[in-house]
Amino acid sequence: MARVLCVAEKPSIAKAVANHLGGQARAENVRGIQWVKNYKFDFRFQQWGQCSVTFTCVAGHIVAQDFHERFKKWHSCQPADLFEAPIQSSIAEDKKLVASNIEFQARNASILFIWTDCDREGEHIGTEIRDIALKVNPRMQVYRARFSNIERAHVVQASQNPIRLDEAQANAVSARIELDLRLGAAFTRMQTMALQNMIPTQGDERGKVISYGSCQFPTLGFVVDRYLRVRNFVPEPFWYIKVAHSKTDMEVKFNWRRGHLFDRMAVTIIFERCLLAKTAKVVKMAKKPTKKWRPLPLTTVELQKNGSRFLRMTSQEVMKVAEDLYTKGWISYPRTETDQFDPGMDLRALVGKQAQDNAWGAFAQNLMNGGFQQPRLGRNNDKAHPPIHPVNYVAPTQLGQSEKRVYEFVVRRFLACCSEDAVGEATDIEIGYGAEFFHAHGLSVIARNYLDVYPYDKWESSQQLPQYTVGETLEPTEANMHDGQTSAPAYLTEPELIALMDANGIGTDATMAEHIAKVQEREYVIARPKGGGGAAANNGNGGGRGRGQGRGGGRGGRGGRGGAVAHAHNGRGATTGIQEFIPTTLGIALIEGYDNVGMETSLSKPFLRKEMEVQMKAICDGRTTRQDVVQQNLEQYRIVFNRTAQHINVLKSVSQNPSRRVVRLVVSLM
DNA sequence: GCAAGGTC
Repeated sequence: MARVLCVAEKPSIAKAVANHLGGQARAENVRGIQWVKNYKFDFRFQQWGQCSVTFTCVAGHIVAQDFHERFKKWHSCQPADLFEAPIQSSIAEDKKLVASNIEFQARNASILFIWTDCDREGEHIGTEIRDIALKVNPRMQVYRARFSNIERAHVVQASQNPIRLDEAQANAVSARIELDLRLGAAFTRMQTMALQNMIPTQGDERGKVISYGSCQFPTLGFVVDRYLRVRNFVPEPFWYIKVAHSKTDMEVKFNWRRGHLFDRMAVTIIFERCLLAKTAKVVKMAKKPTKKWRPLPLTTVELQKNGSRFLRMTSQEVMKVAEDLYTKGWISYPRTETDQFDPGMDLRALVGKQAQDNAWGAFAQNLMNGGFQQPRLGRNNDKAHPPIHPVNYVAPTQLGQSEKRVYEFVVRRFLACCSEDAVGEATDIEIGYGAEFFHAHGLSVIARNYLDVYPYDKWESSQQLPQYTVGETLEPTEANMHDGQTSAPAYLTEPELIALMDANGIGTDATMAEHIAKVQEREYVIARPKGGGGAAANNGNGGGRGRGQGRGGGRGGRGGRGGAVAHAHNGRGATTGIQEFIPTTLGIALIEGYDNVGMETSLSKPFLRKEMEVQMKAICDGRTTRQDVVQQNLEQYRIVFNRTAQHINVLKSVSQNPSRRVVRLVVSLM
């Protein structure tokens, strides 16, 4: 009987697939690692006949890349040498036992069947597993499974149709790994060594690392960009006309179709013409059914954005909690880009499990009694994981404070997905007054439907509007000219930052929160409760503070969330709530510095990361090779590197005004 | 003392 060794990317997949294929597979412990089990069972594969199977797993990447020993120490070489210093692979320090488990199992098996996620990183992890296995058993045949979820039928189908590892995808990842390592290390050492002795430190602490990374820099760039737009904002005055009319004890406020104009004289003239007309005429009176769509199935990015918005947690905290809930078996895998449920999934069964809850149980029961709707299909499918959804019921009282909020959100979102859109009736009235048009809009909510279980969406009936008929003439009870001025944008909030990163391909669903935390740890950015004035960004290094900082308190009342200041605290005492990000002097200096290097694509801009994404796709499609991409990028970055390094040396001698030293130094001459 | 990506 042939022996088959199956290896998944993570414990949950190994467990699920092993149980589908092997019934209740026997789980053997692995010495030293609690979370890895070797599942043993017999299984009949179409292609290999009856086999004895061992199903185990890794936990993400197991091989780490680093520079050769001689280049590891910061002062062992010039930072520029890292562009071509030899790189060596080794088993990551914390994965030694995982690797030796695979080696041990591989010795006795003739077939290696890889079950890593079907995405690029999964393909690379597959090659890592293969290399380890072949080293101890070179005669093994290597296959991989193609699967996109862990439903039984799908998994069985995948087990009977093994394919080969896709070297091109693995090579694309390998290019990314090499570039991120070389560029990250080279720029980080160069920047740090050139700049850190200019930044005052407290006591005898060693200066902080001033890191560069292909994700952290664009992340910082977004924060700085918004900050500069706030700082450079100049309000512009505008004028507009408001009209009101009372009918049957209801006052209707009409808004000008033109919104507002920036020319006072023009508005005055237009307004006078309206007054001359004396009466207005109803030109449109329409009532039509309208809907508010239920939300799409939940992705990681959506979870993080909503976490900041409604759960008063940072994206990092949300992810941490979601992972705990996943490990405990309450929710599905929390890292997914998929916003469509596989049609084969038994969603009703999952809804049914929620019927016992005190708060949303009745709603779930209602869905079971006929209200159930198949969720909308979003446009994304990572072919590896379903949308985030509850897999089991747990009473909220069994959970910690944060866990409770995240679980509740996941459940309510899921139930909302499975129910009906909210239904309402919209009323639109338009009047002609002089040569101008004014309109009023009303909404009356007829059936709340999903809104009953999803309080995070707001959709309220507006004030009742009276009945008009087209052609009816009326005399406005009020017609006035008003003025106002444009207001500055607000500083970037976390949900906005996540949305920007997502749209520009900066980081992945699993890492975006880390990048946001990283730029704060590096003291490039500080976070503070939105709307809270006072605490201006301090660069934490004793340097000066940027102009225009600390004016956040003056702009209250904008948008609907102005009052959402932090009020909750988590267990560790950190303030939570909607936060806004402000760059420190150092953060601004770095971005402006690189913007001034004069390259068409600054390191701070997201285009480079996007470009790398495009090139990785090209490797996957066979249009280019790993070598070409790496070489071409290194050449391109080397130019930026040399230029930056030269200018940093020049500017060391130009320090003048100590209070604004850091900014001047980096900005003016880089 | 460096990166970003997986995952525990």
